[in-house]
Amino acid sequence: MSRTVAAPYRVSGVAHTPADVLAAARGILAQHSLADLSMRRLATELGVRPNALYWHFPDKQTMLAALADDLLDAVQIPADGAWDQRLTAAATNLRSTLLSLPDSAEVVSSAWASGLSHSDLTATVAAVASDGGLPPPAAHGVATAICRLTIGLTIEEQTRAQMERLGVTGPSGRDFTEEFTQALAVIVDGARSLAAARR
Amino acid sequence: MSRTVAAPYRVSGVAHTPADVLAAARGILAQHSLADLSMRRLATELGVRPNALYWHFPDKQTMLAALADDLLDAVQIPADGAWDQRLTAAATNLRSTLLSLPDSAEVVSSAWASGLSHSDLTATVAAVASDGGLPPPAAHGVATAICRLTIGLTIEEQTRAQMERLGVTGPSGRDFTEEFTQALAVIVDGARSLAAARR
DNA sequence: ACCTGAACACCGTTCAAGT
DNA sequence: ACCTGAACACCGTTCAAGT
Repeated sequence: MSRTVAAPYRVSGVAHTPADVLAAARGILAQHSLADLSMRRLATELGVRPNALYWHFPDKQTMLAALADDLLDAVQIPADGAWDQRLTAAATNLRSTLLSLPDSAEVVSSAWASGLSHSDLTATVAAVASDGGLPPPAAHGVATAICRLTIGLTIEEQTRAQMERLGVTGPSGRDFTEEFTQALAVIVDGARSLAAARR
Repeated sequence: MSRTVAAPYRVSGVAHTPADVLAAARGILAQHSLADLSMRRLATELGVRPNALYWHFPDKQTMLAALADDLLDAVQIPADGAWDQRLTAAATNLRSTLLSLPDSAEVVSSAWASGLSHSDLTATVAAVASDGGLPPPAAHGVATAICRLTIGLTIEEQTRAQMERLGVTGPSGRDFTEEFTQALAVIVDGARSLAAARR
């Protein structure tokens, strides 16, 4: 005779984990937008009541910060090569990671602002700048400029993309890739010029 | 005999204007926070029903964009002096304008992202960079880097300030002024190095 | 450990109607 | 021109209770 374990309270399937919740949140961003990412909708997507989510995360803000950290942990920061090229590559990788998930730049921005993010991306980028011989404050300045530029410009790009998706606005006529490339080049040039002055 | 004009529908006072609404919105930001700036609360502050606001603005987003434009129009962009010092001054003025009203950096960021802002601050800053002899794409890159840095870092600073105001978090230990100064110096150095290469 | 039921205190926005 | 009344379709979050 086989023993039957006590059936879970939920009708079908296994219990959820925080990772399940984050995966469902990604799904909503991918197929809809940040505006559609409510706790209630997220719960529906998981086949669960809204308040069940509060078992996994204390509040929505914390859940979004965890999502942001997931995203940022996936950004590749090259370990070898010339330091200035590694800086450019880090920024480019951050941007393309963000562009792969709609509205994710906004999520990262909020997470950084709230202080609930545990990602140390800025410090990692600052370490690359340090390899160029920049003193700590300047290296941190470079990292700050690069990260904020990338996040800020990508927020605009993704927001426009959403608006065009909804047909509320026509194409912006802006070349975001060009804007990003130019602005990034200015910052990296600044870093090089500071490094040269140190020699 | 004095003629009495037909009494307005509202009990006391004169009718409101869009400017009145924006002033009340500023008041809520100044004394509370962006989280408290709901259309319903704004209406209450004006002694009016929530839906009355939709006479003055089509929606909340548009109202916030108008508020952002008001703020940005007040930013002084110096017209004479060395171009690199004018760049630094423009960024510093933008930051101090934002810091004078809690959560205003977030408001500006959203307004830019939504495309509802009519401010041409980035173009104005780009014009200063052009005075340094930079070609248009590079000048625009400089302006983008400066504006996004300033907005992004000020969002973090103001969000931390709110959290400390609410006692939900202790002091961050970060020196935002120092971070801003260093990152700005990197960008302006980059601009100078690009200008020098043009000669 | 993980979830439901039920409720609280809110939102933004629309539409017809009032003066 | 500027506002009210009344309603619609939502939010995030809490708490006790279920299994």
